[in-house]
Amino acid sequence: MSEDTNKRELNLTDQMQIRLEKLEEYERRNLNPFDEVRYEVTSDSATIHENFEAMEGKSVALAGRLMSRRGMGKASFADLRDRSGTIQLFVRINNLGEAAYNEWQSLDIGDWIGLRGEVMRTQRGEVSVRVSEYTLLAKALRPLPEKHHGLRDVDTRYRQRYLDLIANPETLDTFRKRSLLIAGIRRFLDERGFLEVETPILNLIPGGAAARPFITHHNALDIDLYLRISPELYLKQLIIGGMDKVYEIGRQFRNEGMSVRHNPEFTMLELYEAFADYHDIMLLTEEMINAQAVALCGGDQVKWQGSEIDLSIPFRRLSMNEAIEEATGIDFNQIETYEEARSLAEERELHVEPHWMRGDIINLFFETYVEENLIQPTFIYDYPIEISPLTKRKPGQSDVAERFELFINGQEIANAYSELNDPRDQRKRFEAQLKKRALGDEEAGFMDEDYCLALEYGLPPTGGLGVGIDRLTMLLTDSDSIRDVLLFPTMKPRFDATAGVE
RNA sequence: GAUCCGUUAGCUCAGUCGGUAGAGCACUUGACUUUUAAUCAAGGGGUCCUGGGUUCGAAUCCCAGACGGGUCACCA
Repeated sequence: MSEDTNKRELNLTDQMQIRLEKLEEYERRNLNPFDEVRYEVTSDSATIHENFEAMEGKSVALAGRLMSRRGMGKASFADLRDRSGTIQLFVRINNLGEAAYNEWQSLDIGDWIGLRGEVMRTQRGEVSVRVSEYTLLAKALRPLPEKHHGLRDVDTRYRQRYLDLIANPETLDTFRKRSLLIAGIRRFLDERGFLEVETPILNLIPGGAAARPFITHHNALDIDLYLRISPELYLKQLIIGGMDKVYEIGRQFRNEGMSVRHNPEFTMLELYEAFADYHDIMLLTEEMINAQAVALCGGDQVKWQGSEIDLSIPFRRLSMNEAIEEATGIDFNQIETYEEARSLAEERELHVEPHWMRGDIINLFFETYVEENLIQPTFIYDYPIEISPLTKRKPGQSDVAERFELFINGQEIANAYSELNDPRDQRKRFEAQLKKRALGDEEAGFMDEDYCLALEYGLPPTGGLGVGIDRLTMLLTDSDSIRDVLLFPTMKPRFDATAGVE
């Protein structure tokens, strides 16, 4: 036994000490609960509640966690939590026998048990199971959080999510909804002929977005690799390869600040459809989001942090220039040069980065004066070409990209465009990104020769879409922090002198 | 990164002006054969986040740090 273990034993609380002694007593009698390997379950709490009339008097076998106990001497009650909900257990010395009943008294809240018994209703009308035999399946050595107030400590809720799930039913509900959302999106896309694919997370060149990447290292190849910031360039290569409609739901990694809306790893849906443009993708996007809201929230009117969000189709549509003009009175169609744009920004004391161009300043105006006010779902379309290096130019307007983003609650939820497919133009755009990088923009893109090569074989006209799944989950679960929709959000290490001793 | 707030029993939280560390739930012991926040009686349990400082005396005041949360900056 290591010193570490001894130290931890000295730190045992009284409650843990008592539970440990009970466990050791089981072991002495060759009844170690951790030797149990399976338990045959024939029903669950929800089934019994829903079908009580038919099941009354029938024998059932259940398994779950003991959540509370009410002892009455020679009879007692307990609540069992299983996969489907909670059911009351009624235990009497007459049914169990004296020895087994005394042993039952030594069970602790948090223990896992399997049991057989008869479905019944108590005098007070509570649907219950009269236990005739039971087996301890696992001992909980630590007590659970308090039953009325649940677990409030945010730090503990994030670091020990299992406690949050046990103690706070609304947390379980949020993650159930997240799971259903992702399943619903898959079904929606599969029904429309999309193929789900997987592309590399370890990238030689981090492409498809403007973001700082994580760097890692492959030992055998002795090369640095980047964790992907977007699957875009791979997915478009699959369109080139003839997979007309593809999507990927996966984790992306961006080495940037953390906030109530940003986690270093987050989940994105990206899809690409050949022979479609951004107008088609707009229709698909609103239909997909509307369908998920109806499925998860029972309708297209959704409450989020006190405001009513109207997700009925169609969503509002506004060009970026219209949106800026509406908010500021400035029509950037009339502002043709970088110098004019910059002086407009300076008049308003907005900070302009040295590597910025006219389009970056238009984007700055949008982000400063428009973005946070887009509470109801709004498609903002037609973006400056300089901040859209992978997007097709709008015919007849060489400085405008066929791109839209969807905003809800002032947050970007989706980003989409008609994909740039001219390999000559793409190469120029990459070169422009390299210039930005040289001027100090750490988020600017790299030249991707493999992608340029692929484009030279011909990418058909294609529409592409990215959707932030975490943010969409926040919207549909009324969560105000991304950490509340991530089972295990990124956290700093907790200081612990006994950790990492090995 | 800047700034504000928080950290006290297993959990949820009080803690006044700087003067012996508190409650509810949970736990232990006893009573109780239909309770459901069961009840009744008695009891045990503390690195007051960490390290310094001031003071006769610090959970409390001061400084530094850790972790968490909010806001701003960056970003999706």
